[in-house]
Amino acid sequence: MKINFDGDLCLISELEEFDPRDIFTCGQAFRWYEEADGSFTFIAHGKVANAKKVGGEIFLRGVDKASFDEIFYNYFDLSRDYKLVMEELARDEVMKNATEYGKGIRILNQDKFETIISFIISANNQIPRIKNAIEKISEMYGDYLGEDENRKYYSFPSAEKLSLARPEDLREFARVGFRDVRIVETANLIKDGIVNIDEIDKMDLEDARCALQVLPGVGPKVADCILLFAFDRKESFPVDVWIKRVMEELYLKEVTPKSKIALRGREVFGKNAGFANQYLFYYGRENKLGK
DNA sequence: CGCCAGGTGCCAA
DNA sequence: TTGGCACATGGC
Repeated sequence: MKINFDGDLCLISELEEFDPRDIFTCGQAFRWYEEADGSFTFIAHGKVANAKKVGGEIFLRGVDKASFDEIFYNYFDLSRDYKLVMEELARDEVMKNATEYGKGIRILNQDKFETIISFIISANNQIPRIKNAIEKISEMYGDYLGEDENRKYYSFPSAEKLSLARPEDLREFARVGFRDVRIVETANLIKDGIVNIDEIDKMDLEDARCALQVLPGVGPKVADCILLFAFDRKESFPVDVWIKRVMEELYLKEVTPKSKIALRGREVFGKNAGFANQYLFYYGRENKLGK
């Protein structure tokens, strides 16, 4: 991997395992827009940037050396060797196909509070609608970050800000439905330190899952997503309808309850369970496996 | 119209 | 512990 800077343009080359399309459309993040030129504009940790891969080169606009060092190096998980992860996973035919299909995926290290709220909204919902709800919440309660010819950009609000939101407003304008009260109550519990994010960082996986499930709207699946996408717990294995379908069809060969699938996932893939999960989710959903 | 979508909360066996 | 049902919302 080679990295060069030219003002607010960051150019990364010799890194095969990085494709903005795979990274953003694989389901882990919601705050991104695919542009007409095939690039992806995204908002992360209070910054707006744009990623595009041309030939073998990755162009990151809006990323200067300071913000790269402070935010984006970690956000894109650039310290990790994804070639090695894929090699370790591709021991069987299924994972060989799944990693080949999603070879440009990296698991992002996202904002913790934003990820908690995002996945509370994801419950029994659809991805485009989840994106819209999060965008609207940012517009209503976040800070203005700037604009371009396409749209205006806002940061995701802090727990303090969101704790002051009215559930009726979340329902009426952000269309979050029955998740309205869960969102505000969760914001309050975090704001008041009843659920302490810094403490969760220090816990082992099982304790962390339990601690997160204190939050209303956070069950086993949402807790695992939060841990995987924002707490750097790459060994967690969220089980949603898609992973359930894929695991049943490709590995288990029989209908299996979700709780058992989560255990099997971590058993089979070990420390790489989270990566396996994301490759399988992307592969299964894009190819409509089991549907 | 009824069914379903990256589930969770609640209540009964 | 496990199994059922309701829960907003909107597209098909």
